[in-house]
Amino acid sequence: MTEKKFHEQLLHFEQICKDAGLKLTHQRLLIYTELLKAHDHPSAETLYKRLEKTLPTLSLDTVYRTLATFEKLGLLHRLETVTSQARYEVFGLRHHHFLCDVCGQLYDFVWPPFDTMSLPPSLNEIGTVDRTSVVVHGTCAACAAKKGH
Amino acid sequence: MTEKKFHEQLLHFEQICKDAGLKLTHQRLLIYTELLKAHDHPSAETLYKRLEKTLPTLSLDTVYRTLATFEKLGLLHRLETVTSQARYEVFGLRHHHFLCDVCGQLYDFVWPPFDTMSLPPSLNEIGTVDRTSVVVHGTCAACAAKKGH
DNA sequence: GTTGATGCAAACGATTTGCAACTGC
DNA sequence: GCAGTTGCAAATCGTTTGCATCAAC
Repeated sequence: MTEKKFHEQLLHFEQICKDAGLKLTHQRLLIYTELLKAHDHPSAETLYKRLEKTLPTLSLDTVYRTLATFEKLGLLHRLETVTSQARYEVFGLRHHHFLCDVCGQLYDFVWPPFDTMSLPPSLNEIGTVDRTSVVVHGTCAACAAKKGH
Repeated sequence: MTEKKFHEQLLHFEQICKDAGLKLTHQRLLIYTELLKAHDHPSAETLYKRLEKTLPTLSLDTVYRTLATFEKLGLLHRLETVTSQARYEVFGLRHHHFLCDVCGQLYDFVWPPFDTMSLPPSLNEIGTVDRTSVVVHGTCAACAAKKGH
């Protein structure tokens, strides 16, 4: 992400908070900027460990609480995984996820043909759709290489 | 499922266990047959509550352990959800899931056009694919109706 | 100054584990 | 009889909550 784009996102964030009547705390800003920089779908705990270095008084519960707040604001997603820890990512380019069943690593991939597909009409009877996500399960190249040895 | 199909599945199950060197215990049989009958993606706890009536000495840990065993054998899937409890389903017709963000209810739907689609070539660099699943998020008709009041 | 946000510790719920008793083969 | 399986209880892990203090507005 360019420096300019980054700054734009931050301004957008501040506006969202103001509109929602939320205080712009040091912690929230820190967590949001870290998420903008992170490209590895960190878990709450991972985020906490990273930010601890910058702000030693930060607590893990605040990270959890802040992530929940951000999710309500529609700033990020909690990703569905089968592993125990939930992972988070801010909205960005439309993409999907490859989840390695061996190491749990999440990879992004784009799939424009899917994105332009229309959902089956049978869904109309079930309910209204907010978003769709594709999760591909398999073994990542790194784990396959390890197994090969 | 027809009575005949049901019986076939059971025989298949017994064969799988035998091949894997697993004992055919009362509990395993009970859990497997319940899963065959269940069409609502029960969680381990839900399953336990249902089976408790038939087999009062059954313990919840056995359900967890058995489900884990079955998953390793490739008899069932643990579904990815954002809710805390994992849900299980035995393999059957190829289908996808609609997850209501309000009540957490899971609905199945089929989407043949998706099933015949080829995955993006970029996935080849990431790893080898075992299976793909589509999760559609939204609000189910029942919850939408409730909100309307 | 007020109100909402944080940090701490304690609670919680889902899942896993160690171990002794038991049961299918 | 033996190895694998169960049931029980206790432990673990991720996440949430109550409450007093603190910081943003």
